[in-house]
Amino acid sequence: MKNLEFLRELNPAQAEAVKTVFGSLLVIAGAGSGKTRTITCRMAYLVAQGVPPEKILLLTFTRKASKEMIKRAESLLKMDCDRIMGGTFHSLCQYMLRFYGHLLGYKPNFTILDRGDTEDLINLLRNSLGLAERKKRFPRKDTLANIYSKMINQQKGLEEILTSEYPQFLDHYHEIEKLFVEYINYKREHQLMDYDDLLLNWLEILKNFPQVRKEVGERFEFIMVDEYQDTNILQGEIIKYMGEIHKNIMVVGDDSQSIYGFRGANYKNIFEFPKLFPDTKIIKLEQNYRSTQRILDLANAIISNSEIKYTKNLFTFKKEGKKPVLFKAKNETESSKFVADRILELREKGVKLSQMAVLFRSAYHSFDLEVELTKRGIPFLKYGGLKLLESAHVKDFVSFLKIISNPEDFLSWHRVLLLLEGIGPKSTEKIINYLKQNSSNIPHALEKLTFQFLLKEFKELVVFLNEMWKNKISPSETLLNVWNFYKPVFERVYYEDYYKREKDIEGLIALSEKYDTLEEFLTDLVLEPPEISDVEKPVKDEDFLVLSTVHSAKGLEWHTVFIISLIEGRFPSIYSINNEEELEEERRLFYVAVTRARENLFLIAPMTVYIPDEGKTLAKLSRFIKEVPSSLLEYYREKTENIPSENGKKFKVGDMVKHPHFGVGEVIEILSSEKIKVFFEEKGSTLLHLKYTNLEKLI
DNA sequence: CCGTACAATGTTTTT
DNA sequence: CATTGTACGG
Repeated sequence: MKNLEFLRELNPAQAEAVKTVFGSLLVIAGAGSGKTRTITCRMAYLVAQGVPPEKILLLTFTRKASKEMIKRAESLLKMDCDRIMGGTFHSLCQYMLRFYGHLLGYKPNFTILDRGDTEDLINLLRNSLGLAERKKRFPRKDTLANIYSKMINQQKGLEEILTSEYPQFLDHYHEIEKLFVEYINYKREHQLMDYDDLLLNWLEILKNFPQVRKEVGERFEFIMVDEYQDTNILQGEIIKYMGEIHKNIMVVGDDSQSIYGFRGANYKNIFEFPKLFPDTKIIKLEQNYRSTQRILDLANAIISNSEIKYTKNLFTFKKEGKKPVLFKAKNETESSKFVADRILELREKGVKLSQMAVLFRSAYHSFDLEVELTKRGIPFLKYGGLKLLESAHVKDFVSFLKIISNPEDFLSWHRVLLLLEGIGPKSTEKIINYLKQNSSNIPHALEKLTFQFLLKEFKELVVFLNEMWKNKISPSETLLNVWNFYKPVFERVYYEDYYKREKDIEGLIALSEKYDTLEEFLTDLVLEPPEISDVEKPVKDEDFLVLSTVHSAKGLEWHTVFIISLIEGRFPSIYSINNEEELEEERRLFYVAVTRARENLFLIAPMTVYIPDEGKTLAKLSRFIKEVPSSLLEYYREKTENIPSENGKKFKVGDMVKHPHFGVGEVIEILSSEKIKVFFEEKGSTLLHLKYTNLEKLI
């Protein structure tokens, strides 16, 4: 028997969850309730009891999370557990399909389409079906990809999705349906799978091949699933089949932290679980080890405003702590300054930058702050938002790699050919058609094409690719070679800002050094898309502030958390305010954000924001703050509070005013009850005497 | 048929 | 704001 000392650190509920290893188990784990610790201890406990690591399957939300948990289990046991199978649902399915995909007619080296590839393919098919040249507006490729993915993930028909979410496109029902049929066929014919296919195809194999079900069912004796509230119907079914034999399944989740509804996730999956496995034992973890009482009070208040009644109530034995601070900033600039000021103050007091985070609903909400941080020399890393793979130049670059890895990847051919000088859509189509007809010997076909297309860059491409196909070299060498070839094209195509884009490619090359094969590298790129920050700032030891979308902050915690842009339309997002269900999800999202904080929590709302066409617009404080008792918050004092003027007109900094001569302006400073400074678009900042001026207050 | 210049158009969250 | 569509000249 191994050393089980680590069990002593658990509270009774956690210990019970760890020791209940047989049968199905549902753990409802509140934010900060030691969920990760429970899962890692349980893995360690299983291994200590003599379970071979390869019989354990751990499904988490990111592969980073699963690696981290396995590493922690290893350190508890002081032995290797790397044979534990861990990863995301998508990576598990990918792995299984490489092995069993032949049952559905797939080769082991099928290509996985990322979101961009999916859209490109849909676009290609839309054009070839002639659906693009219609007078009535047809949905864009990204919208189409969304509709398709929703159908799969929510297991609903096209009509249902269109009616409920895209009624404006109902007229195109038949065209869309036809397009999707083409899309499915094309993928089948060309050995392609999108994200959804990974789940769908694996599930299909499980359903239809009892022998496979038996094999994998026997292999995985113990299954653990983290973040179960963010799984969808397909994932739930996959678990059902894979756990069918041993029925030792533990799922961990928190219904009040479900934030992936847009992806088909359904927090109700949690309540379905006991129905799927009738003898499920339920354990609740309600003691919070992370946040102070004051922060928890706010969190509980937020979630209590939900229509839905959630399953638990968090409590803590931690000290009371400081009240969360609410700061209503005049505008975004002031909001950014406030955040930067507090960050510098805290750093003076010894809080490391990496122990502070700024969270926001959407990636672009931090643009203003990023400028301010750069100005002040505060280093930061940003998570969420644009992924590296979503920028055009990186897609170009990766397309070369994909062709090298699989010469029959015609989607990538399409992209690459269009880059070459003298080749446009028509030539691309001709070349690809010829390649398709001669796909058994692509190098030969290319050779022939060089006689027809007498273009310098095309010839060079052919020579280059032949070189790459002939010689087996390491992935990073391949990348370097591609870079050499692509660079002149790159500088021509992106002549305006190629020097800014260069570092992304260089980062990618650095990333590739860890891999043994190009195929593994490409698969990882799709299944675990690197953040832009991952390659921009490779210096690991340096201290960085974290900027992150709330979604990407899931499962993490910091000493101090700032939540910015807490205004209507941003948080909650404008897209959700007309939909009760989505609004509930926004509230849960806010709850997730708040519960990331250990000691300090700052809530910031800029009361005016710029909107591209409308210019300066008044913002309303987020409803999520308004609906919480104000006693739970500390209001940050504003420096220039209302100074009432004697003639009865009250102006304060930030007010919009109208002057008979100068037009509309903004109050920027109050000097006395009679003198104020106003900024006018035309005139600049002006000192005005209220006694002599007829100033009209607009807002 | 290609490339360029300009206009329009929507902008969440992610495997 | 940066991609995506359109118009036009080469």
